[in-house]
Amino acid sequence: MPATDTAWIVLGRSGDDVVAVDLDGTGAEIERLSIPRSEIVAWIRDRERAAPVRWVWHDTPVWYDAVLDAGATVERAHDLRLAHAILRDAAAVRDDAGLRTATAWDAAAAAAAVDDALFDLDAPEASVPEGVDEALAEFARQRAALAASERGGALRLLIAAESAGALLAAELRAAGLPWDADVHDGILREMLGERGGALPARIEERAAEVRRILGDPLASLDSQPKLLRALHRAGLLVETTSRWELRRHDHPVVEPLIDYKRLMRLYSANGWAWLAEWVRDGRFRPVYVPAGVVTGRWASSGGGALQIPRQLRAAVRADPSWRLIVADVAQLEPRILAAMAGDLALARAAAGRDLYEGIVAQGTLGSRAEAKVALLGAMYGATSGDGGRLVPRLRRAFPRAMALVDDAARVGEDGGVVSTLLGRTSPAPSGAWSRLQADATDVDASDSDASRARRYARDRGRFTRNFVVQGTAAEWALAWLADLRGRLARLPEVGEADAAPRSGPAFARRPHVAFFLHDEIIVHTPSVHAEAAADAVREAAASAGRLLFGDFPIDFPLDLKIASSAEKS
DNA sequence: CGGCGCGGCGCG
DNA sequence: AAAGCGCGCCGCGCCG
Repeated sequence: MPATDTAWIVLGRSGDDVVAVDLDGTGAEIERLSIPRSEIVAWIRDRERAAPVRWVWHDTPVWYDAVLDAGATVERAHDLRLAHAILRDAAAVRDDAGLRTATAWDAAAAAAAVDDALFDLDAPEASVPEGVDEALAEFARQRAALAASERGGALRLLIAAESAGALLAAELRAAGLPWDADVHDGILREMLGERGGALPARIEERAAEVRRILGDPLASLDSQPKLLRALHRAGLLVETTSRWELRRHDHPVVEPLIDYKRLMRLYSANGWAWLAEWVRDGRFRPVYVPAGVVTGRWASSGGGALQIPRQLRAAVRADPSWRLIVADVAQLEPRILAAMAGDLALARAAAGRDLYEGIVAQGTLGSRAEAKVALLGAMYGATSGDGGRLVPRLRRAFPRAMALVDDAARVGEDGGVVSTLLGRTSPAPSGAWSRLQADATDVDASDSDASRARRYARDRGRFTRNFVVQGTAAEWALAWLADLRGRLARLPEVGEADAAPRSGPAFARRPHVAFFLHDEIIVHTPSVHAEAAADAVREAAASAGRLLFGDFPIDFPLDLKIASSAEKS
């Protein structure tokens, strides 16, 4: 009978078996069990069912995918690899515990290595250690580092949220995003025309039109250098072939060429080949990579999960007798900035639904469009254009918020590191960057050395300026997801008649998150629970705001709809 | 032939 | 051709 005071169970391999070590809240070992690998999934399921604990493992998908396949879920985890990456870089961690010298834990995602190893035998990627003794040692180092840190509380929160995100990323893949291949096919046919020749009919037509106008029946439209030369021969003296530059010219080839590029992009990135490769049994199952971005945002690998064009949103369709909750946060990053900086004036502008209109209402800027480019310019470090021109107005109106991003930029330019609200820290500058800066101060440095160094310094300043905001926004989003996961899991299951079996056994009968993209989520839910699920989405957003910012007066209003399709209205 | 950098463009 | 952050994927064209 397991001890009731188990706080964590550390899992790891030992020979052919798995060893599970119960630890109490102080980290002391309570008991140790050896379990054959063939029984580990059932064992995890039974332990979780008896009393949820926090599962400590080297890499979430390696352990959790099999649990999900078996129809079970777990509530909480501690992902050693993700936690290591946070603590290794954290400015608030002193390395008394030897965390930074445990370099085996710096390896790339083990799950990716598992996938690749099947096909790529000569290049097995390094993976983090799987053994139980290594897991116990790393977990001890991490707890010691947290205990010694003055920001241990915030970092614990961040690691818990990051680990919950890792659970969710695995769950998103297991559940899949409901995707109607017929709707997708219909959109492709309508936009691209019938498939027949080498390219769909509409693309062929547009290409022919471009070549006719250029007077060049063999012009290559897909090779940038060749297209550029063809445009020059036809008298269109552009420097690039980008849509942005083309649009500024008044030439008959511009409209059909831009249209050709638009259609070709849809065809090559999300056409029938994508559909055949990525949509199976009515589900799109992308690979999410939690913390794949240095700021803590998620990345994706394969399927372009984070780049699905809005044109295809209509293909995201709920199963029969199910609904989608589609929700995104209005102006997440400026709200995050206001709250982090404790800027009451910006918070006041954010009090309505539309922060940009709030800035206009305060008289700071003249139009919503101006307010938007100015604020984006402040967060991205614009120096010219409308953004750069308008940022000084914001500095006068919102000095605290602007000081926060300006300070972050200055620290970055000087080669320092910056941290998010919960303590995720930006990477240190590369050796090459530091050498460049050092060389530029030499007495014999040339003007061009100096100006190049300044340019690189500014580049890094824009990165750290944005890091604090983007990274803290990612923390808010993780908190939102983690809280929502818990709330949805407590909603009742539906009967067999209303199940959505393609979602996989763990999710076929209850509301679950089906998509996540920085500040937006889609929940797939039985219709009978749609209102309750929508409430959970809203309550989780409010809860995330309180968790990060306490009672600071900022809210995170959602654009939320309950519908059969994810199409933007 | 595969690997890689680049231009271009989709997303936030 | 972005100005102004963070990504992934495509096709091309060069390289070894």
